Amino acid sequence: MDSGVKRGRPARYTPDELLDVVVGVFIARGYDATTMDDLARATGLTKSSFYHHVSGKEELLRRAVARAVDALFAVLAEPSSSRGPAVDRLEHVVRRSVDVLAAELPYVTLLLRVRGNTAAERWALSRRREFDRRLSALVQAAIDEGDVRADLDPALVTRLVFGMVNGVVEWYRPGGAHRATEVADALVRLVFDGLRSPP
Amino acid sequence: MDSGVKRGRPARYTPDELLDVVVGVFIARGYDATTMDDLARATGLTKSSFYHHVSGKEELLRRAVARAVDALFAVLAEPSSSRGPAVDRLEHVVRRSVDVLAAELPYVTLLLRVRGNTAAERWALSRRREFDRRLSALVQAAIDEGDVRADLDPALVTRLVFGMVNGVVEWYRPGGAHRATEVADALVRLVFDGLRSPP
DNA sequence: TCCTTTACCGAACGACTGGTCGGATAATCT
DNA sequence: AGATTATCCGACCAGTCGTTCGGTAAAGGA
Repeated sequence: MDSGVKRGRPARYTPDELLDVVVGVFIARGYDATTMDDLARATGLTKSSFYHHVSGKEELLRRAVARAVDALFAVLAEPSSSRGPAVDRLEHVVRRSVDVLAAELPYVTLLLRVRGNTAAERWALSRRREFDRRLSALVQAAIDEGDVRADLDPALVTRLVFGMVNGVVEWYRPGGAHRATEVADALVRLVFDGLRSPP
Repeated sequence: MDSGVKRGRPARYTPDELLDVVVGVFIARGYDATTMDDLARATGLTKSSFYHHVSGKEELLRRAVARAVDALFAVLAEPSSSRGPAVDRLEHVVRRSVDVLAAELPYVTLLLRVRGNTAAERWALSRRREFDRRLSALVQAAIDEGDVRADLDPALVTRLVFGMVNGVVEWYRPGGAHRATEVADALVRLVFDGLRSPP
């Protein structure tokens, strides 16, 4: 048990603070292009000090993508994601996905960039596929209930809609031109009602 | 002048064939994680033979992203992109962008992944920004002409719509479940008319 | 104060990286 | 056949990578 007493020399970073810095560098330079020395210098530590806190480069990636995956699955676990008409549940998941994406921007950004080179990345990819499956089922249910047009392939619609959602990481910046709720709002309206002017 | 006469030992690859192989590896492994030896082995050549054909890693990236950029700008140069109502021009650009994306899948995929680490990547990013500006102007014109709803920020709409378009590279595969025109069709209908069932 | 615990650092390691070079090889042209 | 020319390759290099290790610095507990 951790009794809460602090012993020894105090650390400059908590594990989470360290991860914040690391993920920032991963995003800026790209995971593969990022050197352990880049990470160490970004924290103000030397490479060897840095290794005192982490077991290696891949552990950092694993922790980062796990945080993003957890945040996204938490959306599916919310009550509004499983109660009520499917079309409302779908809207809720879309809107909340944008929220999570904005709140956990660097982590989700990293998640969306993994390509399966390492074990951590392959695990992340399999979780993303599971997430997609859940979404696809939601779209299908909304079609079955007659609230979403049936003339479009549900699998295709799922990919297109969540392609739009995921694309938000490419340009959304906290403190930028748009707030997260504005983005979520515009996206939901666009997806459900389309671009065309009402006649 | 190249008079067309072939002298000396014939090459195993034309420059374009070589680029095809290279881009495939770039996509699979990621640009930074790809080693010159990976590329050489993928072509069946040794590293030193490979260097006979190319000046280095970055030249390959430059040629690849240039091809994608050219293909996308060619869409804007088509007559239907500059004639008629803005909403029709917008639809044409969206539809044709999907076509180009499917036809030049690996090249556009690579383009969409560059992060500005090298000079070639920064050039690509600036071209993408120019492309976005042109699209944004198109959306604005469609709003001004009253064919696109005015209650959404045009800049936001542009990013969302082309986020959806760009997201297609993540899952579209030639010979897969959907043809490129199906995808383009579904995307255009989704974007302009929305997901909701007509009452 | 001394002891324990934790954070930190300098220096080095083996493996691998992008890139080079001199020469061998296989075609075409005369 | 012999000269010419582009293609291909084995061996190598200097630099960088992720990682390790022995030791020092700084804190709390006794």
